[in-house]
Amino acid sequence: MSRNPSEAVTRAWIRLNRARDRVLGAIEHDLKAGGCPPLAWYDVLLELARSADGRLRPVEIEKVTLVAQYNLSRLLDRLEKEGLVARAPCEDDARGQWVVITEKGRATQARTWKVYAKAIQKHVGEKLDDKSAGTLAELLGRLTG
Amino acid sequence: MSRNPSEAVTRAWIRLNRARDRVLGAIEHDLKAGGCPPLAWYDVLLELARSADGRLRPVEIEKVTLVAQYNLSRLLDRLEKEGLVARAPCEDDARGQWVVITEKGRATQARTWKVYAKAIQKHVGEKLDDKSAGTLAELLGRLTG
DNA sequence: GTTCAATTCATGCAATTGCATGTAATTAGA
DNA sequence: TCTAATTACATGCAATTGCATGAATTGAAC
Repeated sequence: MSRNPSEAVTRAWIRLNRARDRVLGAIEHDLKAGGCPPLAWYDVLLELARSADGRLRPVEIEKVTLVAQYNLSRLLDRLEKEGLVARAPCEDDARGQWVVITEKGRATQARTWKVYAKAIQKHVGEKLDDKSAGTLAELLGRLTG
Repeated sequence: MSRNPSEAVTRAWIRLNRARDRVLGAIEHDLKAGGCPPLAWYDVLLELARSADGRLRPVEIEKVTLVAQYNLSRLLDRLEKEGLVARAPCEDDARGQWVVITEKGRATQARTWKVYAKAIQKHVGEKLDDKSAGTLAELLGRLTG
């Protein structure tokens, strides 16, 4: 028989939702205003850009981005359609495939980061000093661990 | 010319997203397993249940829940269809309407809370003591303020 | 008291998501 | 090694969301 959550725990959860919704909304707004693709696109491009050979298996992208398999499949369709990634056959495993970032994809990632970075600073950095941000990150880390 | 965000700030933002996604996913999963409606339904029912006369204007619900107007309009359609709320004309303002919670709506809210509370405790409370939860809530509060 | 802007809510349509399922290939087990 | 379970990815379909816009009031300026 599990206990009910304390008032403090409940409030933390409520605020986690609120904060995320508000900040994400503001950041997505800034991205759109800057002519950038949505964050979900950026997340995939970033993972690809910093991978060893600029390529990853969909199943690897899934794990880091937390996008559901069926959503990722179609997200990759869109990225491919825009020429930001290409799909290539996977030698090791014929079930799988490589998702390769293109030059255009790298350029988009880099350009988006400029806008994204400013937005993060504006909506998070200006409201928390580094020490507080560190504490926040540590506490949030305990939730995912 | 705005600065770039610090490493600490960026990490806090990344973890805010991750933590929220993971915890929300886990909680929604538990709600579904318990035969409860999704959180968006619960949020509306809760606001109605604790309002003065068990009724609110859609525009008021919008402000507290952060649901977009066009989404709320259709969310209310679904709640109404399930008999959890009813719509009534608004005397003061002929443009508006009252959204009134029904008995079934109150019962659903109460039943959902039992499952929801356990899920919050499991996915948040068991990972943070009250002091940490308080700190977390305070830090998150700075982001929305 | 007219007129024009702002507010409240609804809705058509396209895009995205969730769910269930399908296909193909790999791995594990008897 | 043959079979069954698992893994990787795609897709049809229904539900939800985002966006643009519409319709009806209300409020404000003059």
